[in-house]
Amino acid sequence: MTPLLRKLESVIRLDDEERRAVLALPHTIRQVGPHTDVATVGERPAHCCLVLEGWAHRYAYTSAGDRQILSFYIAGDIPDLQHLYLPVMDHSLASLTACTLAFIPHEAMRALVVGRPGVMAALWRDTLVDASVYRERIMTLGRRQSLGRTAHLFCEMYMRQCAVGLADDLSCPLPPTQAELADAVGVTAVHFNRSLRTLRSQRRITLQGGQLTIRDWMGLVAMAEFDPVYLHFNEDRHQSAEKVSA
Amino acid sequence: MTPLLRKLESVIRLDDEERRAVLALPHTIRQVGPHTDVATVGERPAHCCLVLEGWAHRYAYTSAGDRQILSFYIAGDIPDLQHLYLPVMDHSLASLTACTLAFIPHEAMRALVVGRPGVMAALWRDTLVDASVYRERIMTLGRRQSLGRTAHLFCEMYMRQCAVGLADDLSCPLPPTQAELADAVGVTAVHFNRSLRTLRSQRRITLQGGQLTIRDWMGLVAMAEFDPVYLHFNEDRHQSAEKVSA
DNA sequence: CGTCCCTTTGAAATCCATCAACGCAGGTGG
DNA sequence: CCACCTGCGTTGATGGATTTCAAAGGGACG
Repeated sequence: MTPLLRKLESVIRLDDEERRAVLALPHTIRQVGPHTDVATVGERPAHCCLVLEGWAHRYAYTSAGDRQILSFYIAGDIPDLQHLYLPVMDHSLASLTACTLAFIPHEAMRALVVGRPGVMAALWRDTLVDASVYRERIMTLGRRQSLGRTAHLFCEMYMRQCAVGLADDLSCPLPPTQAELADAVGVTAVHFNRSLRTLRSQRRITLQGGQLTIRDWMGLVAMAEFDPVYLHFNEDRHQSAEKVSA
Repeated sequence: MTPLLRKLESVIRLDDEERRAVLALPHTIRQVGPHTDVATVGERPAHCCLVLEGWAHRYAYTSAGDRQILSFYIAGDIPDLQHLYLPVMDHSLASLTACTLAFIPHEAMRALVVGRPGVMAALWRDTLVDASVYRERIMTLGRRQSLGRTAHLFCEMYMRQCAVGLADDLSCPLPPTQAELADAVGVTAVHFNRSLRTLRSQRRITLQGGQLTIRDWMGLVAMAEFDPVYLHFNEDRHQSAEKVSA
């Protein structure tokens, strides 16, 4: 549970008792292969899932068979924390790459927050940041076209990985296939590929072998109209975000 | 604070002490005219806002000057509850029609949830339903075209108003202008108007004078692929939702 | 060496945006 | 009372962005 502790403490300082309570959470660790469902739409999960390693994603299909990927999750994320108080899954959750996941019973989580305002605030806040990311995605899908959407996704996934130490200098893993990235930004795989081609020819990024390298951060930020405020990093982190964009 | 109490009790039964605490919340009531900003992007609000009457909305502009409306809020909604734990506004909040709003200091809200797991759960859950609505909007913007998006918005706003007793039999207020509805579903006002024309000619709805009337609920639900699960009504309400769709 | 998945490219069709214009109702001031 | 203005809704014509359909290349892996 150390990753969970790290996540919580990145937002709010916990006292010793709180720290002990988090570390004492019952949990089971599970390795899952790539593209394995963890919870599917309609289910009533009894556990929260914490990503320790690898990428996961939340998705749904329209009746016409088109997939929309609602979000990607990386190490440290708790993709289904919301189901602590929302009994039924409204979409499906699955691994993307091979993953190491920790499962914590809902009961234990609910007991953890009662009487511990600091832990409650940190967890509640986590679900609120999640919602903020969704709002930004709505902006992107509603009002930007393919090139801007693509650039925005790259900026976001780079910054999120920066924040948890998974990115090197202007380079980070990006394991989803083009078809998956396309389903996240709401275009076809064919058209996503064309946008990618444009970004490459403009020398803003390279993307190969699941590794994204940003060659022109300012240019990418500009064409995405990317403003990291919506990620709600805490003060320290926000400053480092500024530094990157400067 | 009776509307807030009603809202909370629609989700979770509160005991007498909790009920008294909610009713004792300090607050100020304010009337605002149509299209009046309540909080703008970048601000650090010190109050939560509860809509008592009228419509409000959350919006942002791209640098090109295109507006995206992220959500509409109706009586009983708490549009900025999230800022209890997310200090800075990531978008702007404004009235749409003339509104009656109640403002409750953040401090009082935070004090309310500490030691009252029932109230905390109800409020947290409210922010989670909000996020679920955002997810559904992402599905709609990413994978449905104009006609489906329009139908989906109509279904959603009708059901949400049903849930709080603001809708008559298959008819409800819909005060936003076509330009505002268009900015919510991510198309131009011109194109929204054309979709509307199609829906009217198919005899699925009528819309005039800010009043929406659904003439073919099943048809509208089908073309929107609307499934109210994402609204996470509680059991009783969910059943009434089923009844409507039957 | 072949197969499968992923990526890439081309051409045609469709959806939607853009530009332009008009009608209509309500309000306002002369 | 009427002329004028403004905001909102509506329609037509054109161009651009994206989808769809189709096909081919490349790399990993059995």
